[in-house]
Amino acid sequence: MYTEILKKTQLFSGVDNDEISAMLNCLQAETVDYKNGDYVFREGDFINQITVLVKGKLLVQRDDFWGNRSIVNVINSGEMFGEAYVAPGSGAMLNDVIAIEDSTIIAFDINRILTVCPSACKFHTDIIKNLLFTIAEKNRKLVQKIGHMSKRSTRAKLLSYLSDEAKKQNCSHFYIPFNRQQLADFLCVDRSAMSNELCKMRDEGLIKFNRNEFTL
Amino acid sequence: MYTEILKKTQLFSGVDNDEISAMLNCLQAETVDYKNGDYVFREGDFINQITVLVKGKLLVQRDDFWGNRSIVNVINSGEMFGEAYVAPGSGAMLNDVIAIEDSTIIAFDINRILTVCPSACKFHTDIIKNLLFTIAEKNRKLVQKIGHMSKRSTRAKLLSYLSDEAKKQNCSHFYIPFNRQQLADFLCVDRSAMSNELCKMRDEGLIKFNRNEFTL
DNA sequence: TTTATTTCGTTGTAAAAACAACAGACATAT
DNA sequence: ATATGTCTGTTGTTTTTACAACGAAATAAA
Repeated sequence: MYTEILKKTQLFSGVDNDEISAMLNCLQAETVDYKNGDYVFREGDFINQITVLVKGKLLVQRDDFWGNRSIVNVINSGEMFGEAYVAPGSGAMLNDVIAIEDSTIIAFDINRILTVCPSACKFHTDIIKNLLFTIAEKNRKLVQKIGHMSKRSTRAKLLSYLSDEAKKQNCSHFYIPFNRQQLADFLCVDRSAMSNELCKMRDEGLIKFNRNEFTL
Repeated sequence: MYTEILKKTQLFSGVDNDEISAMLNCLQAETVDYKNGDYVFREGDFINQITVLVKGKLLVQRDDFWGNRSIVNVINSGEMFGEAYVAPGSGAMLNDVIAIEDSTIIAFDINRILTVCPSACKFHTDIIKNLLFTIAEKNRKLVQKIGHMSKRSTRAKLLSYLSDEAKKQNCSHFYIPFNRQQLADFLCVDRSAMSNELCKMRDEGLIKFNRNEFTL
């Protein structure tokens, strides 16, 4: 049914079409539909599933102790979620997950995934690898982001980020995948203040840039 | 040799002493000693191992494009590291890891861990589970931390954190595991400014606290 | 082409944070 | 008991940021 979409996800990368259908069975995957506005998870839920969104769009949001709501994340078709809560000691989910379009998910019991079945589907260990790699990759990006965000001033945040990009692309001349507003959101600073700081750095001869093209 | 220490790590939790020795063999674990000041990893290294520190202390540090050094993390005995780089597409390591005491590590090839051996050690799948859970757990904590740090003002960061703790402990009266300096470091703000903000919030009747004891 | 729309830089002002410096409370060691 | 060190709160000053508002340039749409 959704094998074409699953095939393109990181979790099933490298797995044949035929195998996917077979595995959905083996893993006792559960397909669930949600109407726009439905809750997929509620804060306080205990989950032991990882989930792939195969249709629609979800919002991860969070209300604090005083009821102030904030948007944590948007999940698009093909993306996996819930993977951070697979560990037994994770405790209850701290966010609400809400469908903001008519959506469909496929949920996998984490224990089924981690326990290689007796019939031992050919690609089962690949799935485990994919899962681990996906989480590890996300982890690495989070650590880098924290590295930038932890800097006190906007300038230091920018230098941290730009330095990283230059090193990653191994060249002092490089392109960033953000426009100004996106970069500001990523670094959690005000756009105009950031733009201002960028221009100051340019005037001081520290960097050069044009749109998303930078030279250190 | 180091089975007692390994036994206490998250990676080997639930595995018997005897089994650990057997597995070190099966996994072809490699034990390496470092003198104080030695490099364990260098920026630019490509690694495909996860590593447990069994003796000593390591520093994760990073130089930016202009040579400014910053300390990313401290690794203590029993802790695992390198796990974020296990995915094939992770690219080169972006940090230096340096021994700041005489240290000993045990390194495991990630492919050996993820490929269940023919002789199928009894606890091999447990290790995989432990590995996944450890990374997932770290992931969850990073996401939460970013949630707090992403708030613009010190007050908002504090409220985000305190609200989380209250929800986690399911009680508006709770203790935090930090002193003021540690909390400030965690939220990446200035200690005195934070202390000041806490007191303002107290004076406004928003919160009560005494040392690390808080009431919302 | 002309008209929207988005993106980016710029400015001034008000608010907030960093920083430095110090004093009181508390605990620990001598 | 005294001294030492750590932790916390407090204050004033300086620096930085957020915010709002606007115009120019670039892009997309009509």
